[in-house]
Amino acid sequence: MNAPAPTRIQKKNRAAILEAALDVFSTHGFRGATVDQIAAAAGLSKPNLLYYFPSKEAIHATLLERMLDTWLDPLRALDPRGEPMDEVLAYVARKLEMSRSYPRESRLFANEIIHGAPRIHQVLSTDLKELVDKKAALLLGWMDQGRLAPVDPHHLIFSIWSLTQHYADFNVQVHAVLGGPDIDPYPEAGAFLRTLFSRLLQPDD
Amino acid sequence: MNAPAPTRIQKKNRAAILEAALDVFSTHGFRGATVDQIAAAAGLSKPNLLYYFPSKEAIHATLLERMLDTWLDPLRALDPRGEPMDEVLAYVARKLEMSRSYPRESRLFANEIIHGAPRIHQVLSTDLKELVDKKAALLLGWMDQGRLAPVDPHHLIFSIWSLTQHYADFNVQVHAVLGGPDIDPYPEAGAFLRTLFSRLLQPDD
DNA sequence: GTCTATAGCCTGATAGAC
DNA sequence: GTCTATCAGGCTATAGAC
Repeated sequence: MNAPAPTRIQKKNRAAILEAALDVFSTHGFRGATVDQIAAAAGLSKPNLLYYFPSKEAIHATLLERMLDTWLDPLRALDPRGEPMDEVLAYVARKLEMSRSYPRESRLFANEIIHGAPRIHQVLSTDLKELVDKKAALLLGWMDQGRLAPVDPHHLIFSIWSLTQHYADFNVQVHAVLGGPDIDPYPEAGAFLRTLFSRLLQPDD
Repeated sequence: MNAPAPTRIQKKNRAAILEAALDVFSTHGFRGATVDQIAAAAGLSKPNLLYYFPSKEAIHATLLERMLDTWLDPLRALDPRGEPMDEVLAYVARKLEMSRSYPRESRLFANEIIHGAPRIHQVLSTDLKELVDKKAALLLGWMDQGRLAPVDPHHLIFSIWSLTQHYADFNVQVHAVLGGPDIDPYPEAGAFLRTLFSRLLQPDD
């Protein structure tokens, strides 16, 4: 009595819906998005879309859930056996690359968190906290060994998140200030962030 | 034939509405907020609220406009005659203090910008850009004189915005990770940011 | 100036033909 | 599986009594 395996068409339509929904939710927020918009962007009628997902809420939940794991992978990859400075700079680079490649996902999360994280608060205070605490302990160990300059490790992680995601979440402002939609801020952003974290974490000696 | 001067009651009600609207808009976004919510929070009936403002849109516009100036004051205060490092660190401190004291205003802007800044895009690419360019030139001058270590001045300004506003905009996540609503992240955040920008901008010699 | 009542629109979701 | 038609609820805004 298993659910029937999805056909190719079902897979394709579900994928198209999620892709369209990511677009719409990330730019208008949950409440600002309409099912009509998502359906149109996915090339389906509204009732047809609701044949694939039971509700607007369900689409949103699927997106959040599916992305959350991917979103934390760069932090998970921080390797205790690596060279500390290289590890941190690689983490920053991965996170910035995610902002560049997946700005819609970044904005989806930003929206959710700014509005009080009603749907993922639980995960933040359990899974995310656990992961961050573990990696903060690793960073602190490196600092105690004199392999990184000492700073508060939790705030160090916050700073990496905020500095990298800024280029996705506030991308409109970045382009407005830098002078137009054609400018690519990422090369300079990457150089700036490498400098910033090198100088911040370089041990004295 | 001037408009009559507002009575005390009118002033008080308008202020109450704006205060309530800031609360509701900043946590639910424009679309997520309802006039009913705002009216209830302001202690008025819905039609009565719409006697003071012609529309929901008008309340939102008033808030954005009124806040924008205040929001940029800390950057305007960056003083060419001051000591460079002191000036930058003071700017960071002022900006962090604004996140602490006015988190709702910060989230209001964050919402607007994440959603593509439909109502303030013009201001961003004219007034804001002009101000940032001017202050970036000032910073660059200090770097050329060897009074600050060289970095891209525009990205330096972005980094100050993102690092300080993070504690207001993503405050739910910060508290979830640090372990509860009772924790005050600002003292450690302030110390962390002073360290960060000192090490980033301290000239070599 | 403030209320009750309601118009009128939009939106999420369902019914039912094909 | 996909459509047209439509319902029910919630929303902004207005009308009109007081």
